[in-house]
Amino acid sequence: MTECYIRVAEDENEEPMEIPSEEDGTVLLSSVAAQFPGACGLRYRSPVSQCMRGVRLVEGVLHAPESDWGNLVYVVNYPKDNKRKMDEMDAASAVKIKRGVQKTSDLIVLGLPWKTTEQDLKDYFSTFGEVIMVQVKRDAKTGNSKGFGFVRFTDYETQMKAISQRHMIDGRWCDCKLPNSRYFLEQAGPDEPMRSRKVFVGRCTEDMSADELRQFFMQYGEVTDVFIPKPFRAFAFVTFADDQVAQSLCGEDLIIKGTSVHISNAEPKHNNIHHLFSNFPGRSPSLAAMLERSQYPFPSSHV
DNA sequence: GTTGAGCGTT
Repeated sequence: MTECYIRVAEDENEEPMEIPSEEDGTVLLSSVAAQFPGACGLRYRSPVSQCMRGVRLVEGVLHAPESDWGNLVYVVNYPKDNKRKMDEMDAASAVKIKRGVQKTSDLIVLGLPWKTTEQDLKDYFSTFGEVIMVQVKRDAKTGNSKGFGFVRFTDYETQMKAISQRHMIDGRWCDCKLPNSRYFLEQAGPDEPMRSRKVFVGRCTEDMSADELRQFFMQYGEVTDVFIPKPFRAFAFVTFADDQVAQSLCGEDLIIKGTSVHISNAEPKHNNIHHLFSNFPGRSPSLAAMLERSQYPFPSSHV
């Protein structure tokens, strides 16, 4: 019933680490995850039965087996025993790094409890590594969570780890996945469509000025033009002096003023192919490749 | 004031 430390280890034979309990004697799963990223629970060997027993977990709160935690060593549970798989994951990511494909991207987080806030997400995912962006998608009117969000890590290894396992967040299992907008990036088609110097910047916010966009995109190469449609429509066009710079950014999610924007090829003004596929479900690669270049709404005056 | 597979208000 009092504040104390309980002994926790990854394995019964490993050196335990002391994790603080709360004032009421419970231990927060987040406290465990702070030291053991990805942890989803605890177990211990019962002195009576000599069997492993699970520790009661309710809404992210771990409850002592008896009146107190005693002197037992508690062992960390991981989802689906992903502990070993991680080694293979590391090897896989090492290969990718050699190929130079270790760029991070936004991850969609599915299945969030309605109550989960961006701070909660930040706190949880920070146990995996540095987090540079979190979002909880909400209904514009009510402000209610839609039950999903996004997270962006600094490091690719952190991202891979987050993707490779399930996540217990505020009492629900959640999944981290590459969002569909990334799917198209893999399709570096053999017939390169166009070597445009202009890119489409989707998901802009209203507080992004043309000047700020120019300042931001300068880091990639000389910017020759920035166009923001008026009235505000959540996208912009940025033109570079070098087409290779523009192409290298296509498919990327970049973070400007804390918001994740999506870069894709700018379509010629007269293009209206999106009208033909407005009900696109997002499965066919070839269709997808076409739509990736025209998935964003254009003003009707362009039609 | 509800919900539980999904894909980022324009």
